[in-house]
Amino acid sequence: MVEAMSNPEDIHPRPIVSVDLAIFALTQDGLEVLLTKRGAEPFVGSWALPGGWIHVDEDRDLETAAQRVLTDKTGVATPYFEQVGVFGNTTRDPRGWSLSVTYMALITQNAVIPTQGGNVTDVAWHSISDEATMASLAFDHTAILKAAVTRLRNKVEYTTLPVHLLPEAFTLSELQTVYERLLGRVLDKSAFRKRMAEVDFIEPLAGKMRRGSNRPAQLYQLKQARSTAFFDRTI
Amino acid sequence: MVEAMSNPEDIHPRPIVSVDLAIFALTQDGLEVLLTKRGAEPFVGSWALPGGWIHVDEDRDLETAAQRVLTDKTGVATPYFEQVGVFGNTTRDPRGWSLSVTYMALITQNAVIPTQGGNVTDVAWHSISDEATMASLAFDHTAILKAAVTRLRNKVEYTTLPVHLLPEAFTLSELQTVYERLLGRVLDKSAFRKRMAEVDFIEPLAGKMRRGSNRPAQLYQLKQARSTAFFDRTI
DNA sequence: GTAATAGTGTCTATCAGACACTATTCA
DNA sequence: TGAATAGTGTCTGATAGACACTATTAC
Repeated sequence: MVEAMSNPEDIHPRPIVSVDLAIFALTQDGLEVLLTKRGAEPFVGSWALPGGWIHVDEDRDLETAAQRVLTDKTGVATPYFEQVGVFGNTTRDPRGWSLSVTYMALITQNAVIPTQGGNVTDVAWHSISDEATMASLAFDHTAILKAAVTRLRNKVEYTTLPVHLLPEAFTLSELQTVYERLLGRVLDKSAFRKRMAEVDFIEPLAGKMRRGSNRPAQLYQLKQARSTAFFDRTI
Repeated sequence: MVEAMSNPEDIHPRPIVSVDLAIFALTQDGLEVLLTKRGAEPFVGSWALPGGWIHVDEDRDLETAAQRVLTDKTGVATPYFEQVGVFGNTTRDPRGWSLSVTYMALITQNAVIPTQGGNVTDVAWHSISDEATMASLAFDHTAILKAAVTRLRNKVEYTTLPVHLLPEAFTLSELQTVYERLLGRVLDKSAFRKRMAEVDFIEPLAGKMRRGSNRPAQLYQLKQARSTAFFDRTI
């Protein structure tokens, strides 16, 4: 059944393919996602995950396409990046059989300079607990975003992924706070530090300390950029 | 940047999209994958993951397309099914920018009736430890298959996924053997049964026993079809 | 000194892993 | 009876989680 013709597109019309991004950041108010307001049909005026077409002549691969969309929208170049999955059916886009390759990205919110452009009339952060907005996204982005949030929430339990929501240098207390915010429960300091030490993924920045009106705290950084370690137990 | 034109395909040529399958089964010789021998360019004569185009007019969604390919190739209708990911770049297919949506399926080998057809000259099971074949697959299927095997191997550690490699009715000893084969190490019977009891995913078939020249064993079945439970610790 | 947060030490109830034991069939 | 596999019980060393303690700064 594979490639029956030398010119397959004559026989099998190709689906529309877009790359969409769930860009997450953590603020005082909790987990937020970057959305764009659509300025063209379909779904004009609706909020949507930032996305774009694959530029066949320009993008080397899917990751490159996703990176391009991310940089266009946020000005950020190299955050944590992970494929969430593909969503495709005949009804999600009124223009025809379409397919969304979705990535999620984790960034430090203050590193972002949201930029408008193209057929987007607004770019803004939205709390993922903003039910009204989350339920009314364009296309099937409500379901896609839900899948991305679920993936993120699950990974918090057994990976070091949340570290990517912090800036390059951070303290262990700050890291613990990130986990607590995402999990919605407090963690024991001693146990948390033991768990982080087990998987050897961060290193102290010699001599660098976070100072305040109390004992200074050691600053840490990721050992290798973009690596994610797994705990052998849930946190 | 999204949907700049009402007729986007004029501006952005669409990539080729195929759905490919890594169909796994477990035999005496270990884990095997079903491959098809290509009967047309490109990669004529090479072994490849079974796959096909999306039939825009026929397939409701990606899952349907994958199911169609699976049924065409194996005659099997509803095994375990999971999306592995999308692989796309400009070089993997000499015909142009292409994209493979890959699923993995777990089945009982003796349930399969491999069927040829289309531009496929042979369909056969291959051991995933057959390095020579695994390294010489068509397109980037070597890398794709590797990703699927890694996913499967990882999931064995913390999920009930291996149950799908067994027929509908099975004993706990048979299930343990499946885990042992996939993990490549022996497991303690008592600990294994405790772990399986924790996550409540199988149920005894009242009165049904596997008989041999020894004490009969209770037969079990999955509680809900297609569900996968997660252990909170690795096995 | 106090307040505040960083960072470490200890103790205990729990439980995973190792292992042994009992159970039930066939021959 | 013995062989073979099913299925359960027990014991112990390791450790997760709870909690308390010490450390170091600003003021």
